[in-house]
Amino acid sequence: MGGSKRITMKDVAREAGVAPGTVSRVVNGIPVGKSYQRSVEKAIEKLDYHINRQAQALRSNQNNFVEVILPNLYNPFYSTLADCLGRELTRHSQQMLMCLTRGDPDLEQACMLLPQQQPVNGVICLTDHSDLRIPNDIPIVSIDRLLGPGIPCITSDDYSGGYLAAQKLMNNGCKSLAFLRAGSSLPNETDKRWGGFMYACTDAGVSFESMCVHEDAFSSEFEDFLRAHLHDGHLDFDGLFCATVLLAHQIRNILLRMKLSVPQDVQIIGYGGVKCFSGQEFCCSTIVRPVEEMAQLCVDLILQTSPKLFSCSFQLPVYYAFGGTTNQ
Amino acid sequence: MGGSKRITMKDVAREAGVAPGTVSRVVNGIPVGKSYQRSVEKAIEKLDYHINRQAQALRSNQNNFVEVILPNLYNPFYSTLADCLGRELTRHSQQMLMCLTRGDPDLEQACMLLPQQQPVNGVICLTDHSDLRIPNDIPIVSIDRLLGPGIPCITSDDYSGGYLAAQKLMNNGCKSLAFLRAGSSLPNETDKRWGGFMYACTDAGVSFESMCVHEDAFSSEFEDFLRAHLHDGHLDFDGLFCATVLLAHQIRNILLRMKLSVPQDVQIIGYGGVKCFSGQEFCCSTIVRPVEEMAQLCVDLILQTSPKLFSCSFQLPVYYAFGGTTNQ
DNA sequence: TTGTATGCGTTATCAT
DNA sequence: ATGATAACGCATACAA
Repeated sequence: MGGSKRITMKDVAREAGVAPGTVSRVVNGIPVGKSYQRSVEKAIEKLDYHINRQAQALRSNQNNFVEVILPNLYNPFYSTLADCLGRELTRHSQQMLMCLTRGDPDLEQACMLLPQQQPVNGVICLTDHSDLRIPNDIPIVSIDRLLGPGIPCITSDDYSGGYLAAQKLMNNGCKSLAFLRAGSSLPNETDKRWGGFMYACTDAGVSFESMCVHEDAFSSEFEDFLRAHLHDGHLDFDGLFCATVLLAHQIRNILLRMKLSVPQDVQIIGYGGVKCFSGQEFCCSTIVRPVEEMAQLCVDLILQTSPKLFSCSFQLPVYYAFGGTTNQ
Repeated sequence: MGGSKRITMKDVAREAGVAPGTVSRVVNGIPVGKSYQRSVEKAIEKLDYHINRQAQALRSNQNNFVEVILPNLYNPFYSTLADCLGRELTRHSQQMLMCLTRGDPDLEQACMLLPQQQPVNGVICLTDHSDLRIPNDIPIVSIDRLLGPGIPCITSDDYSGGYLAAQKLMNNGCKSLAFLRAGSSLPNETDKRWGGFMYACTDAGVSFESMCVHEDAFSSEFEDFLRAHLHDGHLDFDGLFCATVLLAHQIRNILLRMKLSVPQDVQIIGYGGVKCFSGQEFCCSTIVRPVEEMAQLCVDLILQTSPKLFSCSFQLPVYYAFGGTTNQ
């Protein structure tokens, strides 16, 4: 079944009574004699010919793939990012080669080295481990992680974001703050959020704590931490800044279980600004990262040939958005 | 910059003092003389040679791409699906060619016809429009949509899901139910959820209503509908079944704005079972679709050569899970 | 302007 | 078992 072999330019050429080269010209929009044009087009239609991009890519040494490396697609920040990248790549007639690493260093390395075998126009990546071998001679942009010198990193101004969060909480009347984060101990963007937060608190003379937990066994450790700070139904903190929206959401659930109400007893700000369920509303008050603009910049950098801007890194501005877990 | 041209088998062959064919054999694990083996391996290492999959695919007429067509990646059901598909494809050494259609019929058609130009091993798709031209001679599986005769459709047992939802609400004490949905009026899986729901209600003699709204201007219409059914702070319904978890989430917010408490005043069950924020917990009580198993089945069907099962469609079982918006 | 012929990097079919 | 060579489908330099 399905034995019909692929129609090639040769077939079209034979059908139209012209040379293969002429067919190629027609397909590629290169001017050709009026009558040739028509007979070739007719033959293409009759045979239902379609060009073979595999062969085209090999011969012309040009392809239309861009590799996107992400840890996963269930984290809403990653999936939002992937969605925006997909839209942007489509706008540029590029196919998105999606590689998920699950945070596995070996898989990350394999994905990063894929272009050595599979020609692509560039790599857009967000990896967890930073000691990766990087392929040469191919445009790479990294999101949120400093991969190495000469590799542009697109991120948001997370220091200001942390500062903004602390400021907002304090303006909302909070007197005792805490910063909560989960994740790798490798230096990354989250540190800056903490830095900006800490600076704002210190500057204003407001007391604060921080709590970091390893990826796994997530919420239980946070619950222990919070319960340890609960005295007579009253929490030591009245303002929490969570390193991600995901975490903010979990913390909120923990607080509800502890019979604390949000935002009356405790105000929460999450970081990231992704909307759960693609809804119109944010599901917690949040510092919003400009995901769309970040994706756009990534694609522009990868596809532009001019290496001018390619050596810089970029910090895009963030802003605060109300989402129900703060007074305003 | 970057002028170093690609290392090919020829280069390796020259370096090792053997014929290109021998290099190919070594690369492909075909037995070769001991000494040849070693010299070729040494040359490969020295030159840092990597095979060109583009050429390999052209020549051998085999590639390792699978196209995945989805409307977007911000809807958590789609992104969860994409995540599972990605994991499964990696397990089978396949690359995921991700195409997002935004529900645009033209883009959907273009994506569907991509394999005519870009050779792939198969297509896994979830499209919104059903009158699409389908490419021949290539494995296709559809998720949730009946694309046409002979094209296998992977879905979950949504009729039972609807039945289950109604039953659960009634068991929890609800006396007056409503089914809420948004989306296209094209016949699809959502109809079955409604069908099963209706059957269960009728069977038990419990009154019910249904409300369908077009994709856009979402929540406002639902809010109008619910407010029209609000009398003296009391809603006509005490149990709501929402066609998606996304919708359930929005409805919950509307109810909260109306000063109704969930699940005390109104119980809600959403459909789909995706977890917002990849958390361990469901964010509403829900009928869970076996996304992981669906993805696994899709990939297995696409990659298996035996056409035995390929003509069937599959309905995977669903189950209920508590998520806080019902009594239990 | 159009046809001819070569090569992209690989695999497979031949002889050797 | 290995080397030479053709072919996959296309693009292009060159000749006509």
